[in-house]
Amino acid sequence: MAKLAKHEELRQRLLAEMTDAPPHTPLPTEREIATEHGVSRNTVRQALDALEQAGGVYRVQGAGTFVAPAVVSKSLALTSFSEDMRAREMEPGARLLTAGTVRAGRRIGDFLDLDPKAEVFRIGRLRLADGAPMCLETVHLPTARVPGLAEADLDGSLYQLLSERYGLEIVTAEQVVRAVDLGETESTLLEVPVGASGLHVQRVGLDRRERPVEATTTLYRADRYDIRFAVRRTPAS
Amino acid sequence: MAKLAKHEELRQRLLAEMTDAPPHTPLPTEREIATEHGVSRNTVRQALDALEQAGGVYRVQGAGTFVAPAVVSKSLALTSFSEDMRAREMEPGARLLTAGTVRAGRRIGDFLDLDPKAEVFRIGRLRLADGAPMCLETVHLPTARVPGLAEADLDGSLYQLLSERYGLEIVTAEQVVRAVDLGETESTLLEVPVGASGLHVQRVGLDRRERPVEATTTLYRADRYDIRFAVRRTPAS
DNA sequence: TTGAGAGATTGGTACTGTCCAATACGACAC
DNA sequence: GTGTCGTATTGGACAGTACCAATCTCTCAA
Repeated sequence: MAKLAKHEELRQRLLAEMTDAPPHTPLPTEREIATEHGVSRNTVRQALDALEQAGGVYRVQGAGTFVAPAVVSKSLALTSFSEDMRAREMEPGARLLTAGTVRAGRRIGDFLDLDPKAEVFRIGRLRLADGAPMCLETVHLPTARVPGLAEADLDGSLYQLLSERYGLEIVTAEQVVRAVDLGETESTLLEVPVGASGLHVQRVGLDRRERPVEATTTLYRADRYDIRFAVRRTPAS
Repeated sequence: MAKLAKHEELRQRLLAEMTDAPPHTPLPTEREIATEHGVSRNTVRQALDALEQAGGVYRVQGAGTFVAPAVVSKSLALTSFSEDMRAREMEPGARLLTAGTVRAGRRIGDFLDLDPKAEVFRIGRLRLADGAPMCLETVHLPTARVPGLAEADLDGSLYQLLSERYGLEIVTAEQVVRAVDLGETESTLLEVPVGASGLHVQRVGLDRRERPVEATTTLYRADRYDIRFAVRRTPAS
Protein backbone atom coordinates (compact mmCIF):
# COMPACT_ATOMS: atom_id res chain seq x y z
CA MET A 1 0.00 0.00 0.00
CA ALA A 2 1.99 2.82 1.37
CA LYS A 3 5.10 3.34 -0.67
CA LEU A 4 7.97 3.20 1.76
CA ALA A 5 11.13 5.24 1.51
CA LYS A 6 14.20 3.26 0.57
CA HIS A 7 16.00 3.96 3.81
CA GLU A 8 12.97 2.77 5.76
CA GLU A 9 12.63 -0.42 3.75
CA LEU A 10 16.34 -1.06 4.14
CA ARG A 11 16.09 -0.49 7.88
CA GLN A 12 13.41 -3.14 8.17
CA ARG A 13 15.38 -5.57 6.06
CA LEU A 14 18.51 -5.13 8.13
CA LEU A 15 16.50 -5.46 11.32
CA ALA A 16 15.03 -8.72 10.12
CA GLU A 17 18.46 -10.10 9.27
CA MET A 18 19.75 -9.12 12.67
CA THR A 19 17.09 -10.61 14.88
CA ASP A 20 18.71 -13.94 15.51
CA ALA A 21 22.34 -12.88 15.35
CA PRO A 22 24.28 -12.96 18.61
CA PRO A 23 25.33 -9.63 20.15
CA HIS A 24 28.41 -7.91 18.75
CA THR A 25 28.07 -9.67 15.41
CA PRO A 26 29.44 -7.30 12.79
CA LEU A 27 27.16 -6.13 10.01
CA PRO A 28 28.55 -5.79 6.50
CA THR A 29 30.35 -2.51 5.89
CA GLU A 30 28.29 0.46 4.81
CA ARG A 31 29.81 0.30 1.35
CA GLU A 32 28.96 -3.38 1.04
CA ILE A 33 25.38 -2.89 2.15
CA ALA A 34 25.08 -0.07 -0.35
CA THR A 35 26.13 -2.07 -3.40
CA GLU A 36 24.37 -5.20 -2.18
CA HIS A 37 21.01 -3.46 -1.89
CA GLY A 38 21.55 -1.15 -4.82
CA VAL A 39 21.34 2.10 -2.89
CA SER A 40 23.76 4.90 -2.11
CA ARG A 41 25.87 4.89 0.99
CA ASN A 42 23.97 7.92 2.26
CA THR A 43 20.80 5.89 2.29
CA VAL A 44 22.52 3.08 4.16
CA ARG A 45 23.75 5.55 6.73
CA GLN A 46 20.24 6.91 7.15
CA ALA A 47 18.91 3.42 7.84
CA LEU A 48 21.73 2.68 10.26
CA ASP A 49 21.15 6.00 12.02
CA ALA A 50 17.61 4.90 12.78
CA LEU A 51 18.72 1.48 13.98
CA GLU A 52 21.38 3.03 16.18
CA GLN A 53 18.87 5.46 17.61
CA ALA A 54 16.55 2.60 18.45
CA GLY A 55 19.37 0.79 20.21
CA GLY A 56 19.57 -2.05 17.71
CA VAL A 57 23.14 -1.51 16.60
CA TYR A 58 26.21 0.43 17.66
CA ARG A 59 28.92 1.83 15.45
CA VAL A 60 32.63 2.27 16.02
CA GLN A 61 34.59 4.38 13.59
CA GLY A 62 37.30 2.37 11.94
CA ALA A 63 35.92 -0.91 13.24
CA GLY A 64 32.43 -1.43 11.94
CA THR A 65 28.77 -1.67 12.85
CA PHE A 66 27.60 -4.35 15.28
CA VAL A 67 24.33 -5.68 16.64
CA ALA A 68 23.79 -4.34 20.14
CA PRO A 69 23.17 -6.68 23.05
CA ALA A 70 19.74 -6.22 24.64
CA VAL A 71 20.63 -5.70 28.26
CA VAL A 72 17.32 -4.83 29.78
CA SER A 73 15.23 -2.89 27.38
CA LYS A 74 14.55 -1.63 23.96
CA SER A 75 14.50 2.09 23.50
CA LEU A 76 11.38 3.74 24.78
CA ALA A 77 8.68 4.38 22.25
CA LEU A 78 5.37 6.15 22.41
CA THR A 79 2.77 3.47 22.79
CA SER A 80 -0.84 3.20 23.79
CA PHE A 81 -1.74 1.07 26.76
CA SER A 82 -2.95 -1.70 24.47
CA GLU A 83 0.28 -1.77 22.49
CA ASP A 84 2.30 -1.59 25.66
CA MET A 85 0.56 -4.57 27.21
CA ARG A 86 0.80 -6.67 24.11
CA ALA A 87 4.53 -5.92 23.97
CA ARG A 88 4.70 -7.31 27.50
CA GLU A 89 2.77 -10.34 26.33
CA MET A 90 -0.35 -9.59 28.32
CA GLU A 91 -3.88 -9.21 27.10
CA PRO A 92 -5.12 -5.63 27.49
CA GLY A 93 -8.60 -4.75 28.70
CA ALA A 94 -10.59 -1.79 29.98
CA ARG A 95 -13.48 -1.03 32.28
CA LEU A 96 -15.10 2.35 31.81
CA LEU A 97 -15.49 4.22 35.09
CA THR A 98 -16.54 7.72 34.12
CA ALA A 99 -17.02 9.66 30.91
CA GLY A 100 -18.28 13.19 30.55
CA THR A 101 -17.63 16.86 30.09
CA VAL A 102 -15.99 18.94 32.79
CA ARG A 103 -14.18 22.25 33.17
CA ALA A 104 -10.50 21.98 32.36
CA GLY A 105 -9.26 23.71 35.50
CA ARG A 106 -5.84 25.16 36.09
CA ARG A 107 -3.79 22.03 35.79
CA ILE A 108 -5.32 20.46 32.71
CA GLY A 109 -5.86 23.84 31.10
CA ASP A 110 -2.18 24.46 31.48
CA PHE A 111 -1.28 21.16 29.88
CA LEU A 112 -3.67 21.54 26.95
CA ASP A 113 -3.07 25.23 26.45
CA LEU A 114 -6.73 26.01 27.19
CA ASP A 115 -8.58 28.47 29.35
CA PRO A 116 -9.26 26.97 32.80
CA LYS A 117 -12.97 27.48 32.14
CA ALA A 118 -12.90 25.68 28.80
CA GLU A 119 -14.68 22.37 28.54
CA VAL A 120 -12.81 19.11 28.23
CA PHE A 121 -14.02 15.57 27.77
CA ARG A 122 -12.81 13.34 30.56
CA ILE A 123 -12.63 9.56 30.43
CA GLY A 124 -11.73 7.50 33.46
CA ARG A 125 -10.91 3.87 32.86
CA LEU A 126 -9.58 0.97 34.85
CA ARG A 127 -7.13 -0.78 32.59
CA LEU A 128 -6.64 -4.49 32.86
CA ALA A 129 -3.85 -6.83 31.88
CA ASP A 130 -4.73 -10.51 31.66
CA GLY A 131 -7.96 -9.70 33.42
CA ALA A 132 -6.42 -8.14 36.53
CA PRO A 133 -6.16 -4.41 37.32
CA MET A 134 -3.01 -2.76 36.01
CA CYS A 135 -3.65 0.96 36.22
CA LEU A 136 -6.12 3.81 36.50
CA GLU A 137 -6.16 6.05 33.48
CA THR A 138 -7.76 9.46 33.18
CA VAL A 139 -7.76 11.03 29.73
CA HIS A 140 -8.58 14.67 29.03
CA LEU A 141 -9.42 15.88 25.52
CA PRO A 142 -10.47 19.36 24.37
CA THR A 143 -14.21 19.03 23.67
CA ALA A 144 -13.91 21.29 20.67
CA ARG A 145 -11.63 18.90 18.85
CA VAL A 146 -13.56 15.68 19.45
CA PRO A 147 -17.27 16.42 18.83
CA GLY A 148 -19.54 13.46 19.43
CA LEU A 149 -16.98 11.42 21.26
CA ALA A 150 -19.48 10.71 24.02
CA GLU A 151 -21.38 8.40 21.70
CA ALA A 152 -18.32 6.46 20.64
CA ASP A 153 -17.20 3.08 21.87
CA LEU A 154 -14.64 3.76 24.55
CA ASP A 155 -13.66 0.20 25.29
CA GLY A 156 -10.94 -0.11 22.69
CA SER A 157 -7.89 1.83 21.67
CA LEU A 158 -8.43 5.54 22.12
CA TYR A 159 -5.45 6.52 20.01
CA GLN A 160 -6.86 4.56 17.11
CA LEU A 161 -10.24 6.26 17.52
CA LEU A 162 -8.65 9.73 17.62
CA SER A 163 -6.64 9.00 14.53
CA GLU A 164 -9.34 7.41 12.40
CA ARG A 165 -12.29 9.56 13.34
CA TYR A 166 -10.80 12.95 14.11
CA GLY A 167 -7.49 12.91 12.28
CA LEU A 168 -5.65 13.60 15.49
CA GLU A 169 -2.23 11.99 15.23
CA ILE A 170 -0.24 11.97 18.43
CA VAL A 171 3.37 11.99 17.38
CA THR A 172 5.17 13.06 20.52
CA ALA A 173 4.40 12.96 24.22
CA GLU A 174 6.02 14.51 27.23
CA GLN A 175 5.90 12.53 30.41
CA VAL A 176 6.53 13.13 34.09
CA VAL A 177 6.98 10.07 36.26
CA ARG A 178 6.60 10.08 40.05
CA ALA A 179 6.11 7.61 42.87
CA VAL A 180 3.02 8.18 45.01
CA ASP A 181 1.15 6.64 47.92
CA LEU A 182 -2.17 5.29 46.74
CA GLY A 183 -5.34 6.63 48.35
CA GLU A 184 -8.31 4.61 49.48
CA THR A 185 -10.39 4.73 46.30
CA GLU A 186 -7.41 4.03 44.11
CA SER A 187 -6.22 1.08 46.16
CA THR A 188 -9.67 -0.46 46.10
CA LEU A 189 -10.01 -0.17 42.35
CA LEU A 190 -6.52 -1.49 41.75
CA GLU A 191 -7.04 -4.25 44.32
CA VAL A 192 -3.96 -3.50 46.38
CA PRO A 193 -3.61 -2.66 50.10
CA VAL A 194 -4.19 0.96 51.13
CA GLY A 195 -0.92 2.85 51.42
CA ALA A 196 0.82 0.77 48.78
CA SER A 197 2.89 2.80 46.36
CA GLY A 198 2.05 3.42 42.76
CA LEU A 199 3.79 4.75 39.69
CA HIS A 200 2.24 8.04 38.61
CA VAL A 201 2.67 9.05 34.98
CA GLN A 202 1.47 12.39 33.66
CA ARG A 203 1.50 12.56 29.88
CA VAL A 204 0.73 15.30 27.39
CA GLY A 205 0.28 14.05 23.84
CA LEU A 206 1.33 16.40 21.05
CA ASP A 207 0.58 16.38 17.34
CA ARG A 208 3.05 16.88 14.55
CA ARG A 209 3.14 20.60 15.24
CA GLU A 210 3.76 20.14 18.91
CA ARG A 211 0.27 21.29 19.79
CA PRO A 212 -1.15 19.57 22.87
CA VAL A 213 -3.98 17.22 21.99
CA GLU A 214 -4.45 15.05 25.01
CA ALA A 215 -3.51 14.99 28.68
CA THR A 216 -3.50 11.70 30.51
CA THR A 217 -2.81 10.78 34.09
CA THR A 218 -2.05 7.14 34.74
CA LEU A 219 -1.59 5.41 38.08
CA TYR A 220 0.10 2.04 37.77
CA ARG A 221 0.27 -0.72 40.32
CA ALA A 222 3.86 -0.74 41.52
CA ASP A 223 3.96 -4.51 41.79
CA ARG A 224 2.97 -5.10 38.19
CA TYR A 225 4.56 -2.35 36.18
CA ASP A 226 7.90 -0.74 35.44
CA ILE A 227 9.19 1.67 32.83
CA ARG A 228 12.20 0.69 30.77
CA PHE A 229 14.21 2.91 28.51
CA ALA A 230 17.65 3.75 27.24
CA VAL A 231 19.35 7.11 27.48
CA ARG A 232 22.33 8.50 25.63
CA ARG A 233 25.01 11.06 26.32
CA THR A 234 24.17 14.18 24.42
CA PRO A 235 26.71 16.82 23.45
CA ALA A 236 27.12 19.64 25.92
CA SER A 237 24.90 22.69 25.64
CA MET B 1 40.63 23.10 21.67
CA ALA B 2 38.58 20.32 20.28
CA LYS B 3 37.84 20.89 16.64
CA LEU B 4 34.12 20.60 16.27
CA ALA B 5 32.33 19.20 13.28
CA LYS B 6 30.54 21.80 11.20
CA HIS B 7 27.11 20.34 11.84
CA GLU B 8 27.78 20.39 15.58
CA GLU B 9 28.96 23.96 15.57
CA LEU B 10 25.98 24.94 13.46
CA ARG B 11 23.66 23.14 15.85
CA GLN B 12 24.98 25.15 18.76
CA ARG B 13 24.71 28.40 16.83
CA LEU B 14 21.12 27.71 15.86
CA LEU B 15 20.30 26.68 19.42
CA ALA B 16 21.73 29.93 20.72
CA GLU B 17 19.70 31.97 18.26
CA MET B 18 16.55 30.12 19.23
CA THR B 19 16.74 30.42 23.00
CA ASP B 20 14.66 33.55 23.40
CA ALA B 21 12.35 33.10 20.44
CA PRO B 22 8.70 32.37 21.23
CA PRO B 23 7.35 28.88 20.42
CA HIS B 24 6.37 28.18 16.80
CA THR B 25 8.67 30.87 15.48
CA PRO B 26 9.85 29.72 12.04
CA LEU B 27 13.56 29.22 11.46
CA PRO B 28 15.04 30.26 8.13
CA THR B 29 14.61 27.65 5.42
CA GLU B 30 17.25 24.94 5.16
CA ARG B 31 18.54 26.43 1.93
CA GLU B 32 18.83 29.86 3.53
CA ILE B 33 20.69 28.54 6.55
CA ALA B 34 23.01 26.67 4.21
CA THR B 35 24.07 29.70 2.15
CA GLU B 36 24.05 31.97 5.19
CA HIS B 37 26.49 29.80 7.11
CA GLY B 38 28.45 28.68 4.08
CA VAL B 39 27.71 24.97 4.43
CA SER B 40 25.87 22.43 2.34
CA ARG B 41 22.23 21.68 2.91
CA ASN B 42 23.21 18.19 4.04
CA THR B 43 25.10 19.68 6.95
CA VAL B 44 22.17 21.91 7.84
CA ARG B 45 19.86 18.92 7.86
CA GLN B 46 22.25 17.03 10.10
CA ALA B 47 22.24 19.89 12.59
CA LEU B 48 18.45 20.16 12.45
CA ASP B 49 18.11 16.40 12.90
CA ALA B 50 19.96 16.70 16.19
CA LEU B 51 17.86 19.64 17.31
CA GLU B 52 14.66 17.84 16.39
CA GLN B 53 15.79 14.74 18.25
CA ALA B 54 16.48 16.83 21.31
CA GLY B 55 13.00 18.33 21.09
CA GLY B 56 14.19 21.83 20.31
CA VAL B 57 12.49 22.17 16.93
CA TYR B 58 9.84 20.45 14.87
CA ARG B 59 9.63 20.24 11.10
CA VAL B 60 6.66 20.16 8.79
CA GLN B 61 7.20 19.27 5.16
CA GLY B 62 6.12 22.06 2.89
CA ALA B 63 5.79 24.51 5.77
CA GLY B 64 9.10 24.93 7.53
CA THR B 65 11.05 24.34 10.71
CA PHE B 66 9.84 25.88 13.96
CA VAL B 67 11.03 26.22 17.53
CA ALA B 68 9.20 23.73 19.71
CA PRO B 69 7.29 24.87 22.78
CA ALA B 70 8.67 23.41 26.01
CA VAL B 71 5.58 21.89 27.58
CA VAL B 72 7.01 20.11 30.54
CA SER B 73 10.41 18.79 29.77
CA LYS B 74 13.45 18.64 27.65
CA SER B 75 14.32 15.32 26.16
CA LEU B 76 15.90 12.94 28.59
CA ALA B 77 19.67 12.80 28.55
CA LEU B 78 22.14 10.62 30.33
CA THR B 79 23.38 12.66 33.24
CA SER B 80 25.23 12.07 36.45
CA PHE B 81 23.53 12.95 39.70
CA SER B 82 25.60 16.10 39.96
CA GLU B 83 24.65 17.30 36.48
CA ASP B 84 21.04 16.35 37.08
CA MET B 85 20.81 18.38 40.27
CA ARG B 86 22.51 21.40 38.80
CA ALA B 87 20.04 21.26 35.90
CA ARG B 88 17.30 21.44 38.53
CA GLU B 89 19.07 24.38 40.10
CA MET B 90 20.01 22.58 43.26
CA GLU B 91 23.44 22.12 44.79
CA PRO B 92 24.52 18.48 44.70
CA GLY B 93 26.31 16.77 47.58
CA ALA B 94 27.24 13.32 48.80
CA ARG B 95 27.83 11.45 52.04
CA LEU B 96 29.76 8.22 51.72
CA LEU B 97 28.04 5.34 53.49
CA THR B 98 29.94 2.26 52.42
CA ALA B 99 32.77 1.44 50.03
CA GLY B 100 34.44 -1.90 49.51
CA THR B 101 34.77 -5.07 47.55
CA VAL B 102 32.03 -7.70 47.48
CA ARG B 103 30.97 -10.66 45.38
CA ALA B 104 28.86 -9.65 42.41
CA GLY B 105 26.05 -12.12 43.01
CA ARG B 106 23.42 -13.21 40.55
CA ARG B 107 21.70 -9.91 39.97
CA ILE B 108 24.71 -7.62 39.57
CA GLY B 109 26.68 -10.31 37.79
CA ASP B 110 23.89 -10.52 35.30
CA PHE B 111 23.85 -6.77 34.72
CA LEU B 112 27.63 -6.47 34.37
CA ASP B 113 28.07 -9.67 32.41
CA LEU B 114 30.29 -11.14 35.15
CA ASP B 115 30.47 -14.42 36.99
CA PRO B 116 28.37 -14.27 40.17
CA LYS B 117 31.53 -15.03 42.16
CA ALA B 118 33.53 -12.23 40.53
CA GLU B 119 34.50 -9.29 42.68
CA VAL B 120 32.93 -5.87 42.27
CA PHE B 121 33.63 -2.61 43.99
CA ARG B 122 30.54 -1.28 45.70
CA ILE B 123 29.97 2.30 46.73
CA GLY B 124 26.96 3.34 48.76
CA ARG B 125 26.27 7.04 49.01
CA LEU B 126 23.55 9.27 50.34
CA ARG B 127 23.13 11.99 47.78
CA LEU B 128 22.07 15.43 48.85
CA ALA B 129 20.44 18.33 47.08
CA ASP B 130 20.72 21.73 48.74
CA GLY B 131 21.96 19.90 51.82
CA ALA B 132 18.90 17.66 52.29
CA PRO B 133 18.67 13.95 51.39
CA MET B 134 17.57 13.27 47.83
CA CYS B 135 18.39 9.64 47.16
CA LEU B 136 20.35 6.56 48.11
CA GLU B 137 22.76 5.45 45.44
CA THR B 138 24.59 2.14 45.23
CA VAL B 139 27.17 1.83 42.47
CA HIS B 140 28.74 -1.45 41.38
CA LEU B 141 31.91 -1.52 39.29
CA PRO B 142 33.95 -4.53 38.11
CA THR B 143 37.04 -4.49 40.33
CA ALA B 144 39.22 -5.56 37.41
CA ARG B 145 38.49 -2.39 35.49
CA VAL B 146 39.01 0.13 38.26
CA PRO B 147 42.19 -0.83 40.14
CA GLY B 148 43.00 1.40 43.07
CA LEU B 149 39.61 3.05 43.18
CA ALA B 150 39.41 2.43 46.93
CA GLU B 151 42.04 5.13 47.51
CA ALA B 152 40.30 7.70 45.35
CA ASP B 153 38.18 10.58 46.52
CA LEU B 154 34.59 9.40 46.24
CA ASP B 155 32.88 12.62 47.23
CA GLY B 156 32.69 14.15 43.80
CA SER B 157 31.49 13.10 40.37
CA LEU B 158 32.09 9.40 39.82
CA TYR B 159 31.57 9.61 36.08
CA GLN B 160 34.29 12.20 35.83
CA LEU B 161 36.64 10.00 37.85
CA LEU B 162 35.93 6.96 35.68
CA SER B 163 36.52 8.94 32.54
CA GLU B 164 39.69 10.77 33.57
CA ARG B 165 41.46 8.04 35.49
CA TYR B 166 40.32 4.83 33.83
CA GLY B 167 39.22 5.94 30.40
CA LEU B 168 35.79 4.47 30.96
CA GLU B 169 33.33 6.53 29.00
CA ILE B 170 29.71 5.77 29.69
CA VAL B 171 27.84 6.60 26.54
CA THR B 172 24.56 4.79 26.97
CA ALA B 173 22.54 3.54 29.90
CA GLU B 174 19.53 1.31 30.23
CA GLN B 175 17.15 2.10 33.01
CA VAL B 176 14.27 0.42 34.77
CA VAL B 177 12.02 2.61 36.87
CA ARG B 178 9.70 1.31 39.58
CA ALA B 179 7.78 2.60 42.56
CA VAL B 180 8.57 0.93 45.88
CA ASP B 181 7.71 1.16 49.55
CA LEU B 182 10.69 2.36 51.51
CA GLY B 183 12.04 0.14 54.28
CA GLU B 184 13.09 1.25 57.72
CA THR B 185 16.79 1.87 57.06
CA GLU B 186 16.06 3.67 53.81
CA SER B 187 13.40 5.91 55.30
CA THR B 188 15.69 6.88 58.16
CA LEU B 189 18.54 7.82 55.87
CA LEU B 190 16.29 9.73 53.52
CA GLU B 191 14.51 11.39 56.44
CA VAL B 192 11.00 10.43 55.42
CA PRO B 193 8.32 8.46 57.30
CA VAL B 194 8.53 4.66 57.18
CA GLY B 195 6.27 3.25 54.51
CA ALA B 196 6.53 6.30 52.28
CA SER B 197 7.00 5.48 48.63
CA GLY B 198 10.17 5.98 46.67
CA LEU B 199 11.23 5.99 43.05
CA HIS B 200 13.53 3.07 42.33
CA VAL B 201 15.85 3.38 39.33
CA GLN B 202 18.07 0.54 38.22
CA ARG B 203 20.66 1.63 35.70
CA VAL B 204 23.30 -0.21 33.70
CA GLY B 205 25.90 2.08 32.16
CA LEU B 206 27.41 0.96 28.85
CA ASP B 207 30.48 2.12 26.99
CA ARG B 208 30.73 2.93 23.30
CA ARG B 209 30.72 -0.76 22.45
CA GLU B 210 27.68 -1.48 24.54
CA ARG B 211 29.71 -3.32 27.14
CA PRO B 212 28.36 -2.95 30.68
CA VAL B 213 30.65 -0.84 32.81
CA GLU B 214 28.61 0.12 35.82
CA ALA B 215 25.40 -0.93 37.55
CA THR B 216 23.68 1.54 39.82
CA THR B 217 20.60 1.30 41.96
CA THR B 218 19.11 4.59 43.08
CA LEU B 219 16.26 5.17 45.47
CA TYR B 220 14.79 8.64 45.24
CA ARG B 221 12.53 10.42 47.67
CA ALA B 222 9.15 10.51 45.98
CA ASP B 223 8.37 13.96 47.33
CA ARG B 224 11.47 15.60 45.89
CA TYR B 225 12.10 13.88 42.58
CA ASP B 226 10.45 13.08 39.28
CA ILE B 227 11.65 11.88 35.92
CA ARG B 228 10.80 13.90 32.84
CA PHE B 229 11.22 12.84 29.25
CA ALA B 230 9.77 12.96 25.78
CA VAL B 231 8.84 9.99 23.66
CA ARG B 232 8.20 9.73 19.95
CA ARG B 233 6.17 7.48 17.73
CA THR B 234 8.52 5.09 16.04
CA PRO B 235 7.77 3.30 12.77
CA ALA B 236 6.19 -0.11 13.17
CA SER B 237 8.52 -3.07 13.51
C1' DT C 1 -17.80 36.32 -0.21
C1' DT C 2 -16.39 31.90 -0.99
C1' DG C 3 -14.32 28.04 -3.11
C1' DA C 4 -11.29 25.78 -6.35
C1' DG C 5 -7.14 25.49 -8.71
C1' DA C 6 -2.36 26.74 -10.28
C1' DG C 7 2.13 27.75 -8.94
C1' DA C 8 5.77 28.76 -5.70
C1' DT C 9 7.87 27.36 -1.40
C1' DT C 10 9.70 24.08 1.90
C1' DG C 11 11.18 19.94 3.87
C1' DG C 12 12.12 14.76 2.38
C1' DT C 13 14.60 11.43 -0.40
C1' DA C 14 18.34 9.88 -3.01
C1' DC C 15 22.75 9.68 -5.67
C1' DT C 16 27.63 10.76 -6.63
C1' DG C 17 31.99 11.92 -5.14
C1' DT C 18 35.80 13.29 -1.96
C1' DC C 19 38.42 13.52 2.02
C1' DC C 20 39.18 12.76 7.15
C1' DA C 21 39.78 10.12 11.59
C1' DA C 22 39.73 6.08 14.27
C1' DT C 23 40.75 1.33 14.19
C1' DA C 24 42.71 -3.15 13.07
C1' DC C 25 46.20 -5.86 11.37
C1' DG C 26 50.32 -7.50 9.72
C1' DA C 27 55.30 -6.78 8.84
C1' DC C 28 59.31 -5.95 11.06
C1' DA C 29 62.83 -4.87 14.42
C1' DC C 30 64.30 -5.90 19.01
C1' DG D 1 57.59 -13.14 22.63
C1' DT D 2 56.84 -8.01 22.43
C1' DG D 3 56.33 -3.63 20.98
C1' DT D 4 56.31 -0.30 17.05
C1' DC D 5 55.09 1.51 12.87
C1' DG D 6 53.06 1.74 8.41
C1' DT D 7 48.96 0.53 5.66
C1' DA D 8 44.45 -0.91 4.53
C1' DT D 9 39.81 -0.73 6.21
C1' DT D 10 35.76 1.34 8.18
C1' DG D 11 32.73 4.74 9.77
C1' DG D 12 32.26 10.15 9.89
C1' DA D 13 31.91 14.55 7.55
C1' DC D 14 30.81 17.52 3.60
C1' DA D 15 29.77 19.30 -0.90
C1' DG D 16 26.82 19.49 -4.70
C1' DT D 17 22.82 18.18 -7.47
C1' DA D 18 18.28 16.54 -8.74
C1' DC D 19 13.70 15.47 -8.02
C1' DC D 20 9.55 14.38 -5.01
C1' DA D 21 5.70 15.45 -1.71
C1' DA D 22 3.32 18.31 1.45
C1' DT D 23 2.00 22.91 2.27
C1' DC D 24 0.95 27.62 1.61
C1' DT D 25 -0.57 31.45 -1.02
C1' DC D 26 -2.47 33.96 -4.48
C1' DT D 27 -5.45 34.35 -8.34
C1' DC D 28 -9.67 33.93 -10.47
C1' DA D 29 -14.23 32.27 -11.26
C1' DA D 30 -18.84 31.43 -9.42
